[in-house]
Amino acid sequence: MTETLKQGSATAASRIYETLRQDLLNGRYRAGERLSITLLRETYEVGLSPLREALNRLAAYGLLRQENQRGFRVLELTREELADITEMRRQLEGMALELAIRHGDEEWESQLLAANHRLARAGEHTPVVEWEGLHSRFHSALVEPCGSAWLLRFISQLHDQFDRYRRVAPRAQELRHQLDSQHQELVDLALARNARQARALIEEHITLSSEVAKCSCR
Amino acid sequence: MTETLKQGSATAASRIYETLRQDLLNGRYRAGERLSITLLRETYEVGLSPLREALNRLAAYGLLRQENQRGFRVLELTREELADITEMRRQLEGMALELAIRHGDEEWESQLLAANHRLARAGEHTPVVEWEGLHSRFHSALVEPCGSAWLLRFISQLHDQFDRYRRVAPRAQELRHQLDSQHQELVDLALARNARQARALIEEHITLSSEVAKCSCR
DNA sequence: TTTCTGGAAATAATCGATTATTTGACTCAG
DNA sequence: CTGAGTCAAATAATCGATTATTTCCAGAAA
Repeated sequence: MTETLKQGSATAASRIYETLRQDLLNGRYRAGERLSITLLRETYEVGLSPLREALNRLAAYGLLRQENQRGFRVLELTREELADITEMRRQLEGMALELAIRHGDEEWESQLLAANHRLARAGEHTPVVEWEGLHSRFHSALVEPCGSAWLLRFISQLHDQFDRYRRVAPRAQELRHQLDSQHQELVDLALARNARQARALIEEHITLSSEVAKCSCR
Repeated sequence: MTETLKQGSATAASRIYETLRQDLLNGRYRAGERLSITLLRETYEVGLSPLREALNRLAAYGLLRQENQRGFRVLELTREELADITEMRRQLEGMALELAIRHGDEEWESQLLAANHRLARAGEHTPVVEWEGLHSRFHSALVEPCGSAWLLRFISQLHDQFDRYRRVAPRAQELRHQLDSQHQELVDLALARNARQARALIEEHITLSSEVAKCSCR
């Protein structure tokens, strides 16, 4: 009776999908590496069918490349693709932020302040994985009320792509601090409903993050 | 020996994925309908594993909705989502067309002229499925050299979404003709490298298509 | 009548075994 | 040596059967 506390009850395929996604974002597997299905089976102690279903989803999502009869590979990390992802993030998140500032209500303002506070409180001794979660949620909260489900979907997808680069890059303290202070400025501009400047700042923020991430390319 | 004439040799999962994708775009299944796996198996005469893999891909791509333990459903057709898709197409294809006009070379001009010619030649008695192919290829050709793989990916995805609405809508001859003539104008503006006007026209073109598609919503 | 409850039928998810394809080492002719 | 051809091992893809979950309906209780 206490078994299905988890809402909905996730399938094995969904669980392994989420685990694999996180592991891919965290750079557990080398760029370009071929993922051996047999090996993955043993590593995650999961059956063949749910594993293959998860891999198929990840490939459709763009975190893996599927070659017929030759299994699945981790995507490469290239300067060209990082530039593409960065520019797309600039455009789409800039657009979304402007819309969010136009449509966001008081509830949004509260959520945004809360997300920023939690992120700012997380200091040196916070586990990286936890910080990453707070960071993701902050950026989600920022654009959340833009009014377009597809825009949010694309932004999340690009965030995942971007994180593959960012998370394996060495942590540059100097830039790290600058990026952190930009989070605060973004909140201020958002609450002031200054769409123009907010858009300019988030574009700068993304470009700066991209500089940090660049060294992870081959 | 003459077996594998097909390039690369597609897997069963890839084949059924493509077939199902087309059938979904063509409205073979009702909006919101629950897809019975057992029934699909019989319909397409395919094994369970490749079928499930294809369904997982389609769900990740956004053409199906997956509910844990409750299988797969066709997405609904709603005015709100059509509006969202339309606005996203306007923004992204507008952006891509400007970039394509800036970067496209002579080869692009040729391809574009060819695609437009083939589309224009297709008349009343051309099979619908063939016309749809030419139409897709025309719009692809238009934005192809924009320089961003992710932008092209999102545009294709939105095209598929949009087609679910457009293809099940009744064929309005009046608007149909107007849309056709816009294809020619788009080519003219592209070849003249008139980015501003071309962008304006493609946005108008998308809005007009959306008007045609609106009556397919519940 | 309406609302539970139990359980059978339907169906989604998973497993174990089998088949098909690729990979890589080895052979041998040139 | 070199390169084409061959075969065995590795592994990806698929199948058939089993397990787990949901759905639906009959019957009991309120």
